[in-house]
Amino acid sequence: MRNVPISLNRSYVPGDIEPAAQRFWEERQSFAAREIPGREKFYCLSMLPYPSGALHMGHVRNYSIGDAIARYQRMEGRNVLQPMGWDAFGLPAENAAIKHGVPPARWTYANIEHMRGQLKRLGFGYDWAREVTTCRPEYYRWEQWLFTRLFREGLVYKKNALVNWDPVDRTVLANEQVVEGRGWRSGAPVERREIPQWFMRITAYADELLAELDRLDGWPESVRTMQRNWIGRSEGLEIEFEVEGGAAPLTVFTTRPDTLMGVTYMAVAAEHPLAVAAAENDAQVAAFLEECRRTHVAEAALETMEKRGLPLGLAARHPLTGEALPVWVANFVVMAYGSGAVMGVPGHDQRDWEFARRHGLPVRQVIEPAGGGAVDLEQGAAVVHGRLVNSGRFDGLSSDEAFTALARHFEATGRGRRRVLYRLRDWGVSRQRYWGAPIPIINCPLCGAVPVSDEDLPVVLPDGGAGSTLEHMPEFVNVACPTCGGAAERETDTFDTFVESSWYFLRYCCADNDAAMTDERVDYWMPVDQYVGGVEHAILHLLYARFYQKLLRDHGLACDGEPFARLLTQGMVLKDGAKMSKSHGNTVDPQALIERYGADTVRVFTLFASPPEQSLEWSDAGVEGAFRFLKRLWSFAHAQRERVVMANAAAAADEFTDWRGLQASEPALGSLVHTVAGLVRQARFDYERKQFNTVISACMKLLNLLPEIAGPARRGNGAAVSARDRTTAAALGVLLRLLSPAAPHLAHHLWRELGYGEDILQAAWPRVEVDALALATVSLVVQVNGRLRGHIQVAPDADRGAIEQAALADPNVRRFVADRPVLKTVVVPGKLVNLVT
RNA sequence: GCCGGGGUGGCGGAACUGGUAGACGCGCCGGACUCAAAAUCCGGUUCUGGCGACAGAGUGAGAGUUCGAGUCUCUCUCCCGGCACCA
Repeated sequence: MRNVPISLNRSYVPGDIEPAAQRFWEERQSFAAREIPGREKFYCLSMLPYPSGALHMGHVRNYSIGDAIARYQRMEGRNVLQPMGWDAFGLPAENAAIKHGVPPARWTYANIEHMRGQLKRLGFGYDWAREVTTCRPEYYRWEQWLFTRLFREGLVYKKNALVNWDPVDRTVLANEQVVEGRGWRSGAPVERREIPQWFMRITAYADELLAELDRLDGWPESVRTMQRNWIGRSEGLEIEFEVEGGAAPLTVFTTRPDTLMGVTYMAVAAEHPLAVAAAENDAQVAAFLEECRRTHVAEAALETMEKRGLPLGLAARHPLTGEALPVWVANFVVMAYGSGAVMGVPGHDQRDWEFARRHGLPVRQVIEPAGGGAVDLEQGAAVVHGRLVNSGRFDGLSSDEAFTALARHFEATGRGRRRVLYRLRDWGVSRQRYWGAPIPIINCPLCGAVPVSDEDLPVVLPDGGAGSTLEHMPEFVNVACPTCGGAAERETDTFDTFVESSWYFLRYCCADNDAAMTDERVDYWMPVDQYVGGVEHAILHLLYARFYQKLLRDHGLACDGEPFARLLTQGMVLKDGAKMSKSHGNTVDPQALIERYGADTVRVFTLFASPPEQSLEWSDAGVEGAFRFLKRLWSFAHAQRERVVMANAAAAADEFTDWRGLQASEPALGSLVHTVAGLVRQARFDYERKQFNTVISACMKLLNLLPEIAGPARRGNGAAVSARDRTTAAALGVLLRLLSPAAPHLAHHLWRELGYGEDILQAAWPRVEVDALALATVSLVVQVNGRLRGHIQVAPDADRGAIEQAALADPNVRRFVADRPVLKTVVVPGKLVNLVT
């Protein structure tokens, strides 16, 4: 039964018991998940790591949380799937290749080997048979396959686009990868370049992605808000303004058509055709456009960028009054949003107001606040909804009424229409990098872009060394066109790595299927019941993954609905107040900790130090504390080993038995069991709400209680198993189970050694007998006028009068009541009584 | 500026639907064991007063609702995170 002989007072050596427990799980395939129809499933997913070389504490925290949830759910009887994989494409592999002269593939696979070993050493219960490695052709072939379908459907397209160019990483970045005007990895100021790019039409799903956020009540509000803001839906009107001199009408989008009568100028972006045309005859304008192009990125992040601009010498006609409005080019107008032109309403838009003041344009009030009240347009714009004034026939309408009236007016005249605009842009997925999944397109001079046919998939990434680029591999590039057979060239861009991580959770359900992207097993496992990962993915990854779920659904490859039912975003790991990172030089190596204290201690500490969503302040002393706790449990278990083994042999004593008898014969022990029952309840409640710090706390309290339950050492080997022996065994059995999701190795070892059973993984969550919560007497707090003045013991069913009498019998209570009459008595059953005088 | 979250001992953090504020751990103080130290064990530890039972104050600030507020309402303040010329 045991691999290692155990002496009674052997000390706690995690380095012995942890690998033994891991071998046990591996031999039994304890975490292999099977689809069992009819049985309630639980899909517990942690964000897959990038194989950077070694685990860091952030990984350890993430996966300790995930594993605690998975193991708890298993105890609750659910059929648990907890997989793991590798987000294996990406820039660092190429950088490492250049730095160390190792091919990206070899570097990546070596890292995976090492990190997989680390995960196993931490004892996480993953189904390794489902492991997914995104840089393998077996994996990325399916995203290539899907891409060719999306291409035919028009859901992906290529266009010349101004892109964010990272001059250090020499690649295009998605908007999401630009942080404050700098590349998210390199930190270099981003430049703008025009390059042909592949895009995925995520905007086609914008409405659905937005609407479903409202129903994602298992997600943190903050993440939902971030996604809402990112999608940025605006309802408004598109209105055409005639331009004098025969140019095409100037179209603007506004969410405030009710302020239309307050328009005093028009403004267009520097890239707008009107501005570009004007620049041809106006050197000053040309210089301004050039300046905008140069400064756009560098200064965009500046909080107080001046509202600058120049008149273009053009006039637009107000669509209602025919008034001539000067057209300006302005640096605050963004070409990429709406039509790149805005109507200037300085009376009711702060930005327009600043521009108007600077350039001496008129400011006009056309809205008055609903409740009346003065408006001082000298101080700034009145950004309010209210009632229209100075607006001719619209005077007196509310802002909402005016919106509707103007929408009807323009729709009738054909000079405008209702429109919904999104901040969200289509997703640029092209990357000019070697270490990524090739985009499965062949560019033919005659046929244009042609998708690679199914039988030629996958387009395998050719072997490459340091500094490889696909462009410079003729054997990869030169290919016959699938349509005409003529000479053609492969696309040499690779996918953004966010493409791989957008559907890996579906692939885990059916990782062994080499005939299809997914199969019916996704219907069994999806959606993910609990997703755990860093909040830094609140927008990027989590939005793309939701998008992919819908894409796959529309191809019959996934079920309807959201991919992640519940989301837990774990907080950062800090040390000395700063995020633990290489750049701060404040990292703690998990490997060293595991070697010194064992996996259980590291796991218990990370769960105990703070609630999962909050940041975790690293503390070496705290780790020591966790280790001490496990050592104390170890030595208690061994001190009591003999009687516990006997009790367990006599009866399956993993539950409290004969509770009523115990309460009658040994009331003190009965009361302790009552406390244990309370801790079980608390721990369950806290596991459910994922507050693991208090779960660990409950386990510590239980351990502190155990010596009292066990009482003095058992005497005489021949003595029969006593009620106290049974109770000790039961209480320890409860503790082992409560703790097992956090410290699975120690729990596993003691469970077997003390004769509870073969495998604690088969044990169910401890049941709390309702009876065990009933006590002979209950303790009540006595307050006088809401202030604590004493404690009383009463029968659980004592009535108001008896309670009041008992309260007044307390000398301290009487002292504060003095001779005043009790006007009111508030009784909270089982808790307190408050005497109001 | 807008949106989201938060402010509780020396520290990390508890307090489930309003009901004993500070659980549990760390640290610190005292004691036991030891020639001594480490480890371990026992006791104490919000502040103020008191030998003590106990009393007073106390959850960022101020008001309010309530028999009773860390928890609910309003005003303010500070911190963290996200977004930001988005029309």
